[in-house]
Amino acid sequence: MRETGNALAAAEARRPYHHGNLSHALVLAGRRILEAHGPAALSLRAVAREAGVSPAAPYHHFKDKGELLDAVAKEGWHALGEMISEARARTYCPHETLTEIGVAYVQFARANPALYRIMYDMACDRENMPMDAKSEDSAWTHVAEAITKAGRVDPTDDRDMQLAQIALWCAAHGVAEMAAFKEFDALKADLGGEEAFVRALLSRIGVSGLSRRPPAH
Amino acid sequence: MRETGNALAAAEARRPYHHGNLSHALVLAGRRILEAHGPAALSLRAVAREAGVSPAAPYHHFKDKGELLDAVAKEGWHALGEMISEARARTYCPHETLTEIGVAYVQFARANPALYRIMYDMACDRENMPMDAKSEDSAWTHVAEAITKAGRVDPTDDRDMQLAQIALWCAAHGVAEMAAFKEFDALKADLGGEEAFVRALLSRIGVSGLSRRPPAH
DNA sequence: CACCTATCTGAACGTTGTCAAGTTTATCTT
DNA sequence: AAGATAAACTTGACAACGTTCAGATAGGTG
Repeated sequence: MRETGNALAAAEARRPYHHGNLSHALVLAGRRILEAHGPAALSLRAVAREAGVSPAAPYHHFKDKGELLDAVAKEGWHALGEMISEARARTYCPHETLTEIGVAYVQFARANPALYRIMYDMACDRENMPMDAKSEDSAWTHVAEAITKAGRVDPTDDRDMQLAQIALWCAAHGVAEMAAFKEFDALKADLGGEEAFVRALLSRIGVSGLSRRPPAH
Repeated sequence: MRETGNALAAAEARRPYHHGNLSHALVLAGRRILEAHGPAALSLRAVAREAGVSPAAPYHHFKDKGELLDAVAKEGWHALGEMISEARARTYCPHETLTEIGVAYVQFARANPALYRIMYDMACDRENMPMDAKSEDSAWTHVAEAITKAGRVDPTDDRDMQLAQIALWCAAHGVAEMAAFKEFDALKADLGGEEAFVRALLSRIGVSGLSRRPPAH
């Protein structure tokens, strides 16, 4: 029963007793299960099975199932951060940058729906922000920078900047989750595909202008 | 073991063998558990226990645990619809109407976080829209009406109207879930409470102007 | 070498979703 | 009113889950 010749698990399969780097292997196994069988199949035991290890083994690396999922989620946020970093690097006009960051965010969420769900669930339960705001290369920092470059936000007004950042995040998150509804398939097709749908929504929300102060109204 | 003198369940406790209206009682029990102990505690067995019946009883009314949760979620969407309906009734300026609908949406989600989570999870998995678009008094219809009254959307252009509706929904959903992050507690306090935070975000996203066509940019 | 500690296994407990078979009640027919 | 049929509910069972704990195994240090 130890000879799980699983092709996907081949990379970290041959191990005698001590694994070497089980905690990382478990995170990878978790992602694999998530992609292949969805969030419902992501049990502690399944992850251990996929990693070729007994159900109790993970407890030497994670206090909880929750802590394991946290690690999976953290990896996800990191990957999303890289995606956003690339998107930012591709564009120079600040107007476009915000939109492209939004598109990248949504595309990641749509490409890995189960992972994104876990990422969000974990982020809600904890109190530390998913995207590390301290790291220089974090997505959060990129967004702040893009907003500043887009003008209309006083970079010395922290509160205003934070609101602009959060507003952008709201929009991206909202669009990402709406895009998951099958209900809108017809509309997507009508617009020429999902990316067009996403862009239409982001544009309508006015992502490129989110840094603008709202009118006194 | 049948004499569950649970105070919460008192309303539908005294029943000999046939319950009378178990399916509804189960939905109520589900909501009660959700409010009292969060989504993690919402097991089929716990719901049955709370309703004072055996673990197998629900299967005569729902095919699945999923179908039971679906029913709980449906009730939630209905309650949210009423909330929105009231919010719309309170305001007359179309500009304000959209904002107030958004605020009502977010407030509902924040007041019943566990329920809202279930509502959304269920909506993602199924393909029918949570808010019944056909019903005359549905939230969806109210939003469409408010958007039309706010102008800037050609009411004969279905595609445009749908995008505006979805964009508004994106914003409300995004703000509702962002407001759940403890991370922003300081900012909320700084702004004078959560409602102010929510309004600031909705305003920054420009909810009142969401019906506007995006500039050619 | 022996020891120590980190790592992994095996077996177990309580809980969950689900089902098949049996029991109780309501309703319908005659 | 009596008996038949169907609906509602219970009991008992199963596999899978999260978690724990005593024991087996291996790598590193003296």
